[in-house]
Amino acid sequence: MRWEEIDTQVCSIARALAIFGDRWTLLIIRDAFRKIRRFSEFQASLGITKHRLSDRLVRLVEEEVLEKVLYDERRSRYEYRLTQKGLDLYPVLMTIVQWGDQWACDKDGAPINFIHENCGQVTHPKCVCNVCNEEIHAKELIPEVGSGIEKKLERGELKANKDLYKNLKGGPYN
Amino acid sequence: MRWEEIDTQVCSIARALAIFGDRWTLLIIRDAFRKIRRFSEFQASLGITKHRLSDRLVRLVEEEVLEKVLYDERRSRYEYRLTQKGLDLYPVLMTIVQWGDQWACDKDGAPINFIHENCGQVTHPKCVCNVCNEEIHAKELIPEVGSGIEKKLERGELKANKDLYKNLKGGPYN
DNA sequence: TTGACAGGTTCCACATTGGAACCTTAATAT
DNA sequence: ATATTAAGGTTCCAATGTGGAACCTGTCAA
Repeated sequence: MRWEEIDTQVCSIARALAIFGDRWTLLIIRDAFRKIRRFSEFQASLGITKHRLSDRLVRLVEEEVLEKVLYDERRSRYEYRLTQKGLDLYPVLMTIVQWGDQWACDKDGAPINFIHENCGQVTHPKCVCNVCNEEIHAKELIPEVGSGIEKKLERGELKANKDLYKNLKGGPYN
Repeated sequence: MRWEEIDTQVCSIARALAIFGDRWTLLIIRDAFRKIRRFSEFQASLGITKHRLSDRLVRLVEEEVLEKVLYDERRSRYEYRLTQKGLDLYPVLMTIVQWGDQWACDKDGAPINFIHENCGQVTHPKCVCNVCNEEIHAKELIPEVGSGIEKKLERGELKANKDLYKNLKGGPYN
């Protein structure tokens, strides 16, 4: 399978990675959260070539993760800003930061600390269940077929991997 | 800058992505969480070529995200299993699932639902502050220079982007 | 002895990337 | 009026990465 086809998988991870799962894209989004907005700022911050950057920005605008906002009418200059879809990637970036701080750090410690505006403390975000508010660790979630797979099974799609999808319960994903 | 050099950035996101930020790696890790463990199982599940898969598995073992475990002594066959470092990627995958369910889904809905063992309910994990337990949204975290940057500044490293690093407060990352 | 199976490696054509040079438009400096 | 600079690109080429197919190796089972 070629990379362009991975978003045909009935899997939210595969579909998400089809949008931001390549070499530079998530770093561009990181910079967007740092208030970097202009072509030349992205280029200076990332050290990416103009050509690559141009590509990636066009794709992120197409995917509606970024939007172009006019900031100089006479010269028709645009900034790139996060849309709601882009802003919603914040938890993804913050969980990556947490992991990187713990596992991909030199002995000097975390490069950056984050103060939570709400409580004023240095925070280490964690992942909790929205029902019982307990922290979620690996292997504590049991996957079951959701409507996204069920409806396709009913309509007779997904023949190829039918077993794989039906067999989810108590199996894969945990 | 070439991709191999990105982990020289003093940034946990860049360093983390240097490990799992390429095309197939995070999907391999996804499958490892689904209890996929053997070379041929990964290959069947992903549709990746053997050569690529071999590459990636070697690198993930080098990075200690996966470890090889002997399961057939006579034929010296090994399985690939998540280490603690790998298991700790669970929140990263789950936040990606959440985002994908919301923004990269067709009209059939989420492919998979997750039941939280602890409470028995379908869960939508969220990212909360470990101090005040409030949910964290974009722009609610204020970055400040951490020891990982501070110590390098004291030792006179980081000359190139000194301003960028010093200027964090109230600026970048939110 | 033949074949199958797991887990690879080798080879090649093709796609993606990084780096440098060039282009376009408007603004500014001389 | 002319030259220079800046932003935001595009074009080209060499080097690197990738997908597909074929091949290899060491069991095992019939």
